[in-house]
Amino acid sequence: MIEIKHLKTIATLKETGSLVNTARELFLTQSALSHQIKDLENKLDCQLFERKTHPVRFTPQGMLLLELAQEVLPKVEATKCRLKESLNQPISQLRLSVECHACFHWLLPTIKEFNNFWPDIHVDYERGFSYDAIPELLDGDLDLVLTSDIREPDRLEFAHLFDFKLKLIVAPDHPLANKAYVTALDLKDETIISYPIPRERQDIFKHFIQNARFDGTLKTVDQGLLIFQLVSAGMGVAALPDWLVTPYEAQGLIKSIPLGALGLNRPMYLAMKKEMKDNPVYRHFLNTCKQNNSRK
Amino acid sequence: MIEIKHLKTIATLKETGSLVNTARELFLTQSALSHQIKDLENKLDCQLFERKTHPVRFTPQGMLLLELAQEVLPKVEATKCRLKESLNQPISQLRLSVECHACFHWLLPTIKEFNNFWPDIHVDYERGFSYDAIPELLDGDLDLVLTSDIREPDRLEFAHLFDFKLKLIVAPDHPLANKAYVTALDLKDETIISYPIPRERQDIFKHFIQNARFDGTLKTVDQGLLIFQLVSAGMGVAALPDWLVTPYEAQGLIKSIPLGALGLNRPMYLAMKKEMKDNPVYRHFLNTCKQNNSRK
DNA sequence: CGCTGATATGAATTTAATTCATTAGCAATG
DNA sequence: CATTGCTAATGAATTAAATTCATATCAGCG
Repeated sequence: MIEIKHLKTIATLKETGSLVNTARELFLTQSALSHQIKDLENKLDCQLFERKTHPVRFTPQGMLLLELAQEVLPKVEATKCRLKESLNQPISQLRLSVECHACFHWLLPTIKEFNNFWPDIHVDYERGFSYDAIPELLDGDLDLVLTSDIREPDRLEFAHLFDFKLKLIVAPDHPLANKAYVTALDLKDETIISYPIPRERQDIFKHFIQNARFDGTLKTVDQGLLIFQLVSAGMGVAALPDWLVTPYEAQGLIKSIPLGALGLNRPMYLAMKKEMKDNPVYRHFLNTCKQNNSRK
Repeated sequence: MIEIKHLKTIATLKETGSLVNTARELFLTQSALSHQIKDLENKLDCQLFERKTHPVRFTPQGMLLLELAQEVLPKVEATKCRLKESLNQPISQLRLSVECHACFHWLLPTIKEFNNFWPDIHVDYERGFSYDAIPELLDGDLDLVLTSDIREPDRLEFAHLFDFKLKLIVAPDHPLANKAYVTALDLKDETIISYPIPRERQDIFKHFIQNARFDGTLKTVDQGLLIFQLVSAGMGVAALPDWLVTPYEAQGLIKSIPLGALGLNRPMYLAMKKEMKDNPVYRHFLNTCKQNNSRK
């Protein structure tokens, strides 16, 4: 119905101020343009501009369309430009580090898909466990880091992938299992099971328990599955992203509870050096991540 | 070349995962779609997705297009929706107040243009001289306020119209006339001519002289033309927006100098109640302002 | 009033999009 | 490993749409 062609016409009309000039700009006859606009006006069932003035005067409706054109056309041009760049692009290598262990759940299929086009990506998930990857990114020893925390925003670009909720999981017969949500106080004496990450870098401590008192114990395991098994057996509680929790909860193995009345929402970013943000290979990886997580 | 039709195809393809399903969604035959995509791929000279998988797998190029589609299509739909609303709209009245006197220069033609479609706008420029219009906006005694300062952002929408530079104007033979820029100190003993607005609400004091010492005098006049005549005659200096200054400077009547090394940049906003920001009449007024100032 | 520059219109023509009918490819199935 | 079912590709025919050509209309201006 509305097509980009029409947006170009409107935008050019604004620039040139008349149909004849617009026709020349667009390499059309004046007649063709006249027909095109009449058709569009008929389809939209409104007049877009008054012809008998210099420059033509846009109606409110014409101005809405003009506004759309001015928003959309630059984006279209940018995409065309990227399309050109994305061809004849030397195959590159991507060194990726992951701060959130639970991310492997969606990351591995994503990488597999990405690898169909760029086979040389290398995922450095060994080092991810207990170090801060951002300095390596700044030093050029890494290309990409998956993280929830923005640091060094001057030199790094943090592309937003999606938001998730961190949920507390407990055994179905756990005393907390039927609460609408938990408070920091509720966790005071619990055993919290987690991946082997220092406490100060765990979201549940950093963003939920914070300075509240915690007298319980911390137990670390390096297998994600094991966390569910331990929690299900009542050996402790854990905080995990919602996307990991859902399938296990559906099976009735565990129960998930929001952290706080509003839930604990966290973002997920793909961090890279600022100068890389327009690189086609990086963009493709970013898009693959986004598309694979669009339903989260 | 790229058309919205194509973006719809790509977006639907992402949703449905196959050509046949996409064809059904778009009320086309499978054949038509196949042809359409082949043509597009030929024109763009690249493959957009691999067909032999479920769901179809997008190439980097396909994903760029998908990204574009996801940005653009919602905007197009929003505009279609606004177009419908903007028809069968009861004619309304707009009460407008102006905090910046120099704005009348472009505002009056803008209103004239706007009036072609909504004749009942009433411009309250009498009251604009020395009072703060925002409380009246909040109370519902006004509909729109032109201002450079954001206040009450929770209840009000500040639509950005354009940015301008505030320039100091002096007589061509004034001691400051040949400086690359002026400092607050340069103005210490000058006579500053302005519209009759309290000092604390004038941009040059609020954003430039600030707490610096000022021992000069303030002279107010209520006619814009008079300011130029007084400055040109060497009776004082004034700070005015660049768009007002340019024609007079071209005639050689005055000289304009940036305020500070970087110039003093100020935004111009159209303030309205949050709930009015999608109203077609308001949008049309906003667009008329923007379009009339796009070259500033 | 008659010229000029701009837009509108209708019929003819060209170009593009769509369909129809058919073929080919792939994967699941027994 | 032939059979079935589903999906995509292709070429020719058809339909629809965009564009042009030739001409008409209209507004502004001296």
